[in-house]
Amino acid sequence: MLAIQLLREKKDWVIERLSVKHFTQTQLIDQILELDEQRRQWITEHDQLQNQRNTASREIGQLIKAGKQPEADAKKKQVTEWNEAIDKLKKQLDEVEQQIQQLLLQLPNLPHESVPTGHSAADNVIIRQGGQIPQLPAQAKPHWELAGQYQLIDFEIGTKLTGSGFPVYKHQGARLERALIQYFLDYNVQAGYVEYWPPLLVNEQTAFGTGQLPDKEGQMYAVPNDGFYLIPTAEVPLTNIFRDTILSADQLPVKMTAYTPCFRREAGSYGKDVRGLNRVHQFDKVEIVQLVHPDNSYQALEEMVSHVEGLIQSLELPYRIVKLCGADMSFTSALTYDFEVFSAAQQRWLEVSSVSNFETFQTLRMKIRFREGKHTKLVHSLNGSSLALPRILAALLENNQHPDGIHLPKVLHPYLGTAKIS
RNA sequence: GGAGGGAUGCCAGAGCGGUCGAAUGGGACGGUCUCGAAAACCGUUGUCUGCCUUCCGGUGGACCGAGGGUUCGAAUCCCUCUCCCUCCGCCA
Repeated sequence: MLAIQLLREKKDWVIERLSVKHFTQTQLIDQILELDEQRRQWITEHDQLQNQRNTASREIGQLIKAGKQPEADAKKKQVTEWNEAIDKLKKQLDEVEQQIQQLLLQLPNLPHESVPTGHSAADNVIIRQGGQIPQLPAQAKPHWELAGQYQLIDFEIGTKLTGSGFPVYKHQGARLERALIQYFLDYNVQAGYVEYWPPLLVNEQTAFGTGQLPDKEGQMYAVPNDGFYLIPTAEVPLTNIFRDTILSADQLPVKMTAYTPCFRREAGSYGKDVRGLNRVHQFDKVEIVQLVHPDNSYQALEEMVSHVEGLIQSLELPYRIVKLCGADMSFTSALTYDFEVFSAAQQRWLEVSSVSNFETFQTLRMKIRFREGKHTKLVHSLNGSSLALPRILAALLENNQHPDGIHLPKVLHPYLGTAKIS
């Protein structure tokens, strides 16, 4: 959510920034400012009446003590009249505040100055590329075939148990999944992230805090009986840990990591996008989240990018880092880098991580602040995947297939107790 | 699931319906003292928000788990909800 103060003070600049995200409903801003004007006027009137009432009530107490009942009764009558006006103003205020809030929620986060406008994902900027794309023989198999051949994943049983997009990992497949989780977490903890294991169900307020609600309910699985949502990413519970918190400056940066399953409805997806592990409804992911001083957030973003890059490099996968253009960025992000690995049998790049700076867009909603001198300020929130497992697994299987089995990257050997799957 | 008890500031813990944003203690911070430190003493110690002000600040309003109600006036009385604790039952 954008701060209304920003709209008041830098309206033109805000509109210019929003245009990078192709957001053109700038009349919303005028509406907000108009309502805000009205709101502040009502607050002034309301508070003044309340001041009068507080004073009069005190005097009534004095009068009664002094035995001047008639005077007290007269004043009571007066206050009762004020009360009616106060109630009316309060109702109007509540309404206008709700309207403002509802409109504010429709404004996306402002993109960073460096974000190119672009028109589609094709205009994203490749920052750099690394690793070696393997030359596979013509008969190379996509990961879903390899998963079947080595009995690593059973997609059909998952469909039977739940529905499509809920793969069942087994044998070396289940072990590899566990090994990757363990390795990713160890890697993050070593870099100073504090490990968490949060709830997988969250309440409405938590889903609101990180921006899943309103509007994106359709992407989450819901448990309506209890008012809960299954988390689409560990970002949701992790960031909300500090909701309604004022941190001291020396607590920053807060660095958190967690493994969780992630649940996404992915309504509207189809075709080769959803084949095998390319897009599933339940998947495993290790996430990193940082809460930082606003002056340091872009430095933190770069640090997170190289952190994730190091992880992918250690897996010996060909990758590229992409800076998203305004047209492809999420509603909540100010700057996002996507990581893609090359899946050699499918011959396509798969997104395995998305690292973003949200600046104060989330923390304003969550009221995550820190103390600076006499004042409190909002911290900046950032997060990234390190990493999403299914596509990593897909690329590992496809890129490392050999006649004698799947050769695993060295870093995983100790976690699996073997160098290859056969 | 059943029966009780509770929710107050960074923490602990008071609070007859009328200057209570809130006693007291602890902690933290600043100062005095000291070569320095401890102790002692003094002081400071919330958030949100309207208006005024260039800043410092000034001046109103709101907030004692959340939401309603009673009243001229609610931290204090009533109702609903949420959460926590104790006991019983059930249970991975």
